[in-house]
Amino acid sequence: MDSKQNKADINIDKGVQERLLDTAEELFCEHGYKGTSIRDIAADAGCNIASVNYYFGGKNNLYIEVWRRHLIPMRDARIASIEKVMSQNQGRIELEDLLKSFAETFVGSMIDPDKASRLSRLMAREYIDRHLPTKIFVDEVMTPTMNAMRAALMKTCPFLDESKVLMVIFSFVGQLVHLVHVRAIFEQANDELDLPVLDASETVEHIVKFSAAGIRAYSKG
Amino acid sequence: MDSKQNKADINIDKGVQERLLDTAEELFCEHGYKGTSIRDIAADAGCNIASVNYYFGGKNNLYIEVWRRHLIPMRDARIASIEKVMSQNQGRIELEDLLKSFAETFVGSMIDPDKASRLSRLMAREYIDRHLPTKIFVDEVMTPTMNAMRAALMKTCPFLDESKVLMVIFSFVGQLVHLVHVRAIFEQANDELDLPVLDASETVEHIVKFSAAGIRAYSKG
DNA sequence: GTATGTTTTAAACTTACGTATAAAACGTTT
DNA sequence: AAACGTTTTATACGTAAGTTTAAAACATAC
Repeated sequence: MDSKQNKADINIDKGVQERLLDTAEELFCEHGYKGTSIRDIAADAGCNIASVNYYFGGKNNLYIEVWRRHLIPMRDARIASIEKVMSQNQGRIELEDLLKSFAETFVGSMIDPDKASRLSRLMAREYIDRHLPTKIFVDEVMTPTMNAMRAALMKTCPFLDESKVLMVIFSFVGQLVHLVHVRAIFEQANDELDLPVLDASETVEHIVKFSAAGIRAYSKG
Repeated sequence: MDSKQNKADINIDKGVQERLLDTAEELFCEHGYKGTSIRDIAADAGCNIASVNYYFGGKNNLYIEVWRRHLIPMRDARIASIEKVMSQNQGRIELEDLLKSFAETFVGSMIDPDKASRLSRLMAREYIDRHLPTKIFVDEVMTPTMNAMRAALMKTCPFLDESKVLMVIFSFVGQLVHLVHVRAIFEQANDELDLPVLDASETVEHIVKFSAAGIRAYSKG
């Protein structure tokens, strides 16, 4: 047992299952489901190919497990960030505060490229190339988040009728998802061609301002 | 030669190259690059597997060619739609007109599910799983479109300073791309679970209104 | 109609992948 | 230390993919 480590950042102390989950998460985010092989995962996790089948019973189950590990926390974090804003200043909530809080939770601490950034990309991928049961994705993430956000928005902006709330959330979330996408492109291409830097926190601030104005456009007529 | 046709909608009159391009475009849009095999394409196009290599020299080149065929027209259509609005009403351009024109060109005639719808999805995919040289994508599509839109916006909204124009376009395009994504999800999942219908033209109208307000938020301070 | 260049075909090749298996190594309990 | 359950390993299997090849089919010109 010579404890060779292909990748330096794999913590050997963690159990094999957790190492597999960590590595799989990283590779799935980076290269997508089809772009990541079990052999790649095993190699980077420093364990045998068969381990994936031994512990998870297949590639697809591993993928689902990677999600399960973060689906609930991610959803809860978003809902919590909404409710935290709603609870303060009893009743008198600034729209910008609500938006900003949600935005920052959504893109995670995308400013420094850590786990939360990857998760956003993983989720953005799932929008197009779904390998998770659609029901899980919609029921466990999209719907609960939408509902929490909808309730908060209707309380904050009484002038919004129900049909418009969904549209407004759509626009807001769309910008956030797009931010994740574009950042990924620029990040990947920053050495082969020079692009204007897209500062994350500055962009979040813009999205909040932009969206607040967009929402208030429905206040009159 | 019994001229069997796996798919009914392949026009046998067209040459093999064009049939391959048409079929490949359809399959790439639907299942992505990795999700589409040369064998699938050849079967649906009604020709031999080797034809792809014979005419295009490989799967990747075929993919690039699928893009090339529409990259320039797509870009030109977008720029033309901008300039068309800019040329009418000499100088007095309504912001909403500019946005609406661009939006409708961007999502194509996504309302009826024809070719333009597929192209939007293909482009949306490319944002996440890139198989086109990034340089081509950025230089031939993103940059020229940005430039045309930026010039038009600065003319229409003199209060916008240059750094904010990019942000504003980012928000606008982000919503449009998101619309394509979400539509794709709903379309794919409409039989296994019931989701609120997202009407395309209605959403475009909303995006225009929402964005116009967001842009005007920068007019004062 | 023979010759020549082009296109189409069927088959093989190579590689990569997900999975399965059986033996070896390990750890714990007795 | 022996027995047992668990984990790890090396290897093999089947399949699917992209690519290549060489012969056949075709078309055109002479």
